Amino acid sequence: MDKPPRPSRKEVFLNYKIWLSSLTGHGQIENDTYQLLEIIDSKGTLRAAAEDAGMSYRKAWGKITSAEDILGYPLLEKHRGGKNGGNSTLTPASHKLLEAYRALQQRFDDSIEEAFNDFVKNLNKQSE
Amino acid sequence: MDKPPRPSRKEVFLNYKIWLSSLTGHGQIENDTYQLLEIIDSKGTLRAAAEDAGMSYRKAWGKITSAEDILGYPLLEKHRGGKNGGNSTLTPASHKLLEAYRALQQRFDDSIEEAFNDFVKNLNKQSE
DNA sequence: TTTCGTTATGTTTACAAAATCATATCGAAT
DNA sequence: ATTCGATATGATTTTGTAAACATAACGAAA
Repeated sequence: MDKPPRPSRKEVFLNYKIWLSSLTGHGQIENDTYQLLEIIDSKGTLRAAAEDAGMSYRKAWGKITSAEDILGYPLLEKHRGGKNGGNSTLTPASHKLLEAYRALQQRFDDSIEEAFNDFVKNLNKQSE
Repeated sequence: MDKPPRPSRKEVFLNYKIWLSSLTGHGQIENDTYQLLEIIDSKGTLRAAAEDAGMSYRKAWGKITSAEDILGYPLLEKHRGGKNGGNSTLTPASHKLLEAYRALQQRFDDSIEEAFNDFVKNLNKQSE
């Protein structure tokens, strides 16, 4: 026998976002900033990292300085001038931030998955 | 003896947000929508609920229809006309959604609090 | 059959956020 | 001293989102 027609349900997705902010709420440090830091770490310059990440230098620079403002300490040792124009390297605090963030993100991913499974189970319960 | 001066660290806050979306990504169902549903449930009309929630009727209506679009089924039984102008009541599916969401939120809050603490602990580790 | 308060929705305006543009500064190497 | 490529930053333009405005439709009750 055929199942009776049900209200057409669409597939839904559970999303999340985490970010750091200061008390003032001006600006936030989120995923793209951490990514940027990682690329700077491998490329050696903010400019190259910006291009690599598909954003303008202006934007990338803004993200870094904004993050530094929020935290109250520098994330990059910036050098300018010289034959190669300059370069940027991550500070120790920056490396530590990155590491801590990645661990946090992993845990979020895990608990989101669990929680969402239960959520869907709840929704479908006693519907059939 | 005085503590040596340290790089001035500001207090930072970790924020997060969860929401439901469809495959298309158009629109999202987040906390304020669930709140709205709860108020409708107690007030009886979308209009009264909107005012109570401090948003325009237009906005509240948009949130509800957007949520319905994402889910693919109605959240409200809307009646218009009549002496009292009309009213709205939650569908059974709507009640179930609310319940499931609240459970999700609770779970999430719990498991995330730990993660936050560990994050801060990581950041401060080996700094002194 | 008029009324009244609600649901329903297109249109326009205002504002905020983001992208783009323009330009200055720096300093090791040549 | 000049050059060159990166850092540094103000100013302008564009765009996208949210709020505000306006107006129609509905139907039970009087």
